[in-house]
Amino acid sequence: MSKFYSEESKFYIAIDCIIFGFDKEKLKLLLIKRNFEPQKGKWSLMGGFLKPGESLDQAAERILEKLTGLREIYLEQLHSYGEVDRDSAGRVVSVAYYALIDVQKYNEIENSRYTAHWFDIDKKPALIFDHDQMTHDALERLKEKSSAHPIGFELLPDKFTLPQLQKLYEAIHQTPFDKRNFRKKILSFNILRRLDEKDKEGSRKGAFLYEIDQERYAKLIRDGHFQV
Amino acid sequence: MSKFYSEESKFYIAIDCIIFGFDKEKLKLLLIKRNFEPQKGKWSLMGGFLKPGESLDQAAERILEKLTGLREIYLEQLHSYGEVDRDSAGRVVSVAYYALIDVQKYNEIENSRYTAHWFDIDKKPALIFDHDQMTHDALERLKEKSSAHPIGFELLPDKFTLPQLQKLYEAIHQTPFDKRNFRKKILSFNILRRLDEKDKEGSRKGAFLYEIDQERYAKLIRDGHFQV
DNA sequence: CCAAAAGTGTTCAGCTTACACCCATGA
DNA sequence: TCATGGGTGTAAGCTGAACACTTTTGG
Repeated sequence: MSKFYSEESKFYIAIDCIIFGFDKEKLKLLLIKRNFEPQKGKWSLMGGFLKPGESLDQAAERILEKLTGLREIYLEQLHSYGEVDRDSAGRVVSVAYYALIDVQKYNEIENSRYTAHWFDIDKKPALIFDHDQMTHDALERLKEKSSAHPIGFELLPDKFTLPQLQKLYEAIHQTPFDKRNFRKKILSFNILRRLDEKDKEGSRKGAFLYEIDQERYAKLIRDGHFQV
Repeated sequence: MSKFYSEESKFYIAIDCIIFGFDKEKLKLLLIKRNFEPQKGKWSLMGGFLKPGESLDQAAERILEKLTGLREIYLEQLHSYGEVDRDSAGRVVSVAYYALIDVQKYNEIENSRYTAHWFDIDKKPALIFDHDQMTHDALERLKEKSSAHPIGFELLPDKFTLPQLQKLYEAIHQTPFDKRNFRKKILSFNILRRLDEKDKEGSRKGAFLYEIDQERYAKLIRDGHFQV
C-alpha cells in the first residue's frame, strides 16, 4: 500500500470541534472536562483521533455525534493546527471543525459519557493546548460566514422570533443592531413565514414565531445574495 | 513522548501548494511534472511530506522555497483534504496552502531540480489526485480574500501600472471592471504613490507606474476598510 | 395603569454603477 | 495621420444608517 512513501514520517491526527449553541439569549460554547491524560480534568474542546478507515469529515461527524448524539449538524472545517509543541504529550496535528447546534436539541439528550457544559462565549474558562486559539478563530469565521451566508438559522429551533434572531446576530457580532433595519433586512430575503402563534416567554405582548421556508431558503443559499 | 496516545493510528501528512502568479496579462498557476511514483510524469501541484521537526506552516514555506527559491512569500493555509482514497498510493492527509508570487521574481531564478511550468489558469492540464479540487477551492478563496483584503498587490512587481492591477483583479474575478470606477476605488485607499515614470510596454502612450506606500498599506491592512 | 418588550416608516448620506470623450505616442 | 491603449468626471439609483412613537398585555 504505502510502498512509495515508506521512508516518510507519520503523525497522529486529531479532530477538535468548536461547538456553538444559542439559548435564545446568548451565544454558547460546549466544552468537556477532559477524561484522559494528559491534562485530565481540564476544560477542552471535544476531540478525538482520526482513524484509518474514515475521512476527516467523517471523523468530525463521529466525534460530534459521540458527544451530542446529533447527526446532520452544520459542521465545517475551520483550520489545521500544526505547531510542533501544540500538544504537550506528543506530536499531533489537529484539524479543527466548528459546529452550530440548537441548544435545546442537545439538552433533550441524556449524555452521561462526558462531563460537558455550555459556557457563555464570553465566560468560557481557559482551555488546554491551543484550544483558545481555535475558539477565537472559529468565532471570527462564524462572524464572517454569518454575514454572507444565512447560517445563523442553524443555531435556532425550528420556530423562533425575530427578536431571538436579532439577539443571535448581536451575540455573534458582539455589537447591537437597529431593530427596524434588522427586521427589514431579514424579511427582505423572503425566506421566513410568519406563524399565527406567539412566543410569550420574552414579553407580555409576545413576539410572533417564524419558521423557515425551506424551499426559498435552499434557493437563497444556492444563489448567494444573502448579506446581513 | 507519545505514551498517552500509543494505541492511536498515525498518518502521512502532505503539504500541497497552489502557487498563483501574474504576468501583467493573465493569472497563472505554477505546476510541476511529478518526478516520483505514483503518477510520475503527470502534472501536479508542488508538494511534499511533513517532517517531524517542523510545523505545518514551516513545511509549506520549505516546500515553496524548494521550488521557487523564494522566501517571505504570501502564503496562507487553505484547507485540509482527508478522503480515504484521495492518494492512490496510500492514506495521506494533505494540508493545502496557496501562495501569491510575482512571476518575474520566480522567472529570474534558475531552477533545474523540477520541471515546472506556468499555466494560464484557464488552460491548466488535469492534475493528479484531488489537486483540481484544491485549485478550484484556492481560486474561490482568492476571489473572496482579494475582495476584502488588498492581497492582489502580492502578485505584482514593486512598480506596476493601474491597467495591470485592473487586469489582475479581472483575472481573479473573471469579470471585467469599469476603468474609471476601478481607478477611483483603488486610489481612494490612498496606498499608492504615482511615480514620474511610465511603463510603455502596454501602449504607445505609456501608463504611469505606481508603487505601494508601505506605511499606509500596513495601516490599511490593520484597520481593514479595504473593499474592491 | 404602568412597565416592558414588540412592532412599524421615513429621511439623508454615501456608495456603486453607468456612461463618452480627449490624450499621447510610435509606427 | 491613425490606431491603440491611457486617462478623466458626472449624474442617477440604490443601499445602509439613523431615528421615535404606538401597541399589547400581565401584574
